[in-house]
Amino acid sequence: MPSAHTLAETEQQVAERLGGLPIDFEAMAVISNLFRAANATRNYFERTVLAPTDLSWTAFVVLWVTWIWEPIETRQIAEEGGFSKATLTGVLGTLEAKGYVTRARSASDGRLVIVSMTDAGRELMLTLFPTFNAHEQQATSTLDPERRRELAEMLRQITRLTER
Amino acid sequence: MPSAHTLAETEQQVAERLGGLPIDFEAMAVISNLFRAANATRNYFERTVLAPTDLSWTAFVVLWVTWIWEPIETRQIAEEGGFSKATLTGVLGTLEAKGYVTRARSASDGRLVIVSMTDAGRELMLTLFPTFNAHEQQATSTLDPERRRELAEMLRQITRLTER
DNA sequence: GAACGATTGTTTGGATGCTAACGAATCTGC
DNA sequence: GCAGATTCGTTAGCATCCAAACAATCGTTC
Repeated sequence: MPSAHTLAETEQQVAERLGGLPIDFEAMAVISNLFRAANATRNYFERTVLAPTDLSWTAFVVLWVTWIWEPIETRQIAEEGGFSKATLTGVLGTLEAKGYVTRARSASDGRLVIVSMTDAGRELMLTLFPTFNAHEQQATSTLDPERRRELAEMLRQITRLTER
Repeated sequence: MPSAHTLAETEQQVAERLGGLPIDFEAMAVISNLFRAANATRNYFERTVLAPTDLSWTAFVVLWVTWIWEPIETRQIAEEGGFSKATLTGVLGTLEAKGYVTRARSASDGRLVIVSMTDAGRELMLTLFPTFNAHEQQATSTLDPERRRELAEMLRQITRLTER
């Protein structure tokens, strides 16, 4: 996560500290910039798109997944969104209290909880998502469509290699 | 952050929900995969490299930045690592208690705190970082060095566009 | 059809990280 | 010189998220 120093300076320092041990600097740069980009992007969306709303980042992701796939089981939301079941329980509670989603027990399997959007929730996403996408476009505006596809594919490969 | 469904399925659903509004799907795929890759990678490092140690993710980053640039001012650590000053105060406290770093007031400016590594801290990083880098290599192993450079550069561009 | 294991959502307790307010030290303009 | 503004690290309060334990439900096996 270097920021104040240049890449070359950091590499120089690392090499010095390790006294000649071989280091893969390209791999180091990828991982370090991966986290920097993800953090910067999340902060960017939080202050541009989410700040005017009453949604946290996680709440927005839950809402987005639900909006696309409703009616949807909670376990699927957790998997698609990439957070734990425990986290989801809390977020769904606040989203339900705010009137954006509803919970209902499955008729065929009493363990499952099915989540659906309310009209208010759909209305919110209908205005929120185009804004969100416009900022996604802004965040990747230095890359042409072909480069964007390449970038998405390379990120997908990293996910595949690191997911358990 | 889709995962259980294919990209095409997700795009199909989004288009349906929006009823014809134009969406930049390439940008959407980039951002969504950016977060998925970052989360998967962080989890990967936490369970492979960090689990055997007594370090949290943030603690490791702080230790890494300090190791490279010591003696270093706390405000620089916060900036390089990308977290708040308040977070750093707590992490530095635990790292100091564990004997990996030391804090000292600056002689020339009484407001500043200077952080240095202890021998134990240096010893730890000398064994930990090569392991860390080996896993960085593993996480990017499907990309040749030239593609890794391209990937790092594209991520850097996103960071530049989204940082305030 | 009864008992056992597996699966699901929730609760609990703890860890983490941030914003805002604060005290101490330094800098600036006069 | 010195009063006010600025900068620094710390503290306090709050929100978020997770792993582990738990209760309810389902599937299976005998």
